[in-house]
Amino acid sequence: MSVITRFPPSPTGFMHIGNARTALFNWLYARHTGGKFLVRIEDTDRERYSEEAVQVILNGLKWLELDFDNTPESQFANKDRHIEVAHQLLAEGKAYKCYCTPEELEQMREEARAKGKPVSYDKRWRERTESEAPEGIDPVIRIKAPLEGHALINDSVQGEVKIENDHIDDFVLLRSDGTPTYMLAVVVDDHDMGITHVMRGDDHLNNTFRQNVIYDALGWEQPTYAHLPLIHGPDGKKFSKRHGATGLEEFKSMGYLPEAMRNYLLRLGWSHGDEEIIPTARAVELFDLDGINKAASNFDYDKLESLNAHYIKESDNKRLIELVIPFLKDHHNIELDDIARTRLLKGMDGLKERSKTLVQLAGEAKFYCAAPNGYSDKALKQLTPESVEVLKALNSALQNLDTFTHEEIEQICRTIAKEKVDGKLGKVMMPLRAAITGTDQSPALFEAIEILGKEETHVRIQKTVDFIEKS
RNA sequence: GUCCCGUUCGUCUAGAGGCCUAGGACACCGCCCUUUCACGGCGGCAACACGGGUUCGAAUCCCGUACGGGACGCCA
Repeated sequence: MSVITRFPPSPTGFMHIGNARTALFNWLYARHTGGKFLVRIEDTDRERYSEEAVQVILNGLKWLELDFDNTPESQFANKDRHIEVAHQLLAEGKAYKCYCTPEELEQMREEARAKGKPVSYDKRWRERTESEAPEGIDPVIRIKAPLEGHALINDSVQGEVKIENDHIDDFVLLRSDGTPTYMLAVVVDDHDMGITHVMRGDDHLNNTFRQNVIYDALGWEQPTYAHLPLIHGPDGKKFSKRHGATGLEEFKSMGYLPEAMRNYLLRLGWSHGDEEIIPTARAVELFDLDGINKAASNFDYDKLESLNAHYIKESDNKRLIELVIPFLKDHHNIELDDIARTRLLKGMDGLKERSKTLVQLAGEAKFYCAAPNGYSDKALKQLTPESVEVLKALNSALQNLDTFTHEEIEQICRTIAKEKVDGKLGKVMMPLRAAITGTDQSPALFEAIEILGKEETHVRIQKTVDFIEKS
């Protein structure tokens, strides 16, 4: 039987990083086995539903480059089918009507808590008859969970998990307004879609016992389960806003590459020996359920960054330019023109060695796009009165070059260092760097200056000389 | 409170009873390279939660304790 996995997000308006990993694992397993990966939008909560929220999820998958094999299904659209199944169970005596009010249930829970008993519905309407029904209350339909014995799940990740049946409550199938609950909908949809493997966060492990009650009542075969450990924040607590980014969209805007994200997320909870760099093709080849860890893991931005640096280095220069454009605009208000694009293409080899994120890359790249509009504090320290002499000498020597190559530029710098500052090359390079980039850091300067060209170099040095002499 | 799950360097992890003096990666520290910052190269620091068993032998199997996480909705 061919594998069919699924990703069932609820449209909450953003895609949590843990959700992204769940999607990745489901996708990988489907691709590894040559099966299918389906998407189903869990949109039964109509109050929260919005078309944009659905789009956020789909955009997230698109950015991560996880393609799916169906047109995303709407759970809400299957409502009638869910209701039909609930009524079938009712007719077969496997479910019943419960006339408890929300207040009554709340009270029940409080009392149970106070007595130290399990906090769950006490099944008080399970054996009562229709004739006892109070006036004016619309009942919910609850399933009859088994009263005795125990239930087992053979989870592909968690192993064998056992629970006493009397800990499974008679949970609600249909609400009093007649709409299906998640618990019912998910089982019916998974069955109807032919899902063979349910891979999800292990916060659902308890729900699995309840869902299996439905499978059993219907005589349906249970899927294979794989409950993935959760991702925690760097401090081991629930991963939330205060840890920084939690939504996929935010990671994108922090300048992470989708392939780095995939590699990182994969290794968070899954491993294959000592392999760390696992590009997606390799992941598809290797991914299996056995390699999934049981323990929750803590998110580590440093490791993500190091992976990101790796994938930036591996990236094609033209692609990087396209990727960095929005960051140049957003962070530096730079629109890339043709001249800058050409320089960037030439300089990208030197640039991409140095950046861990696209945000950093934009910061490193901007001097190719526009003259610095000021000097950093550390650059300022280089712009001493005596450096004016160096810069002036450089400017005229550079102007006299016929061919403007980095070898010749280097020659000039070394000569001037000998003549003016005791052969200390740094004393030439640092002011020059400040003039060219406005900072005290840059890629290899001779190459950078060659790329910038004679004209632009002249303008920047002159501007800096004027600046020092004025101040 | 009840039930379920988990626990190897700071972090992600390797580890399937002897290959373990516990391996790799990130981070950190040091050295080298060097026109700066990075990159790169080399080296270093650093962990089997605790207590009992089982066994000739336990990071690995069993039990308990501690700690962490999850679930207990007419949310999904």
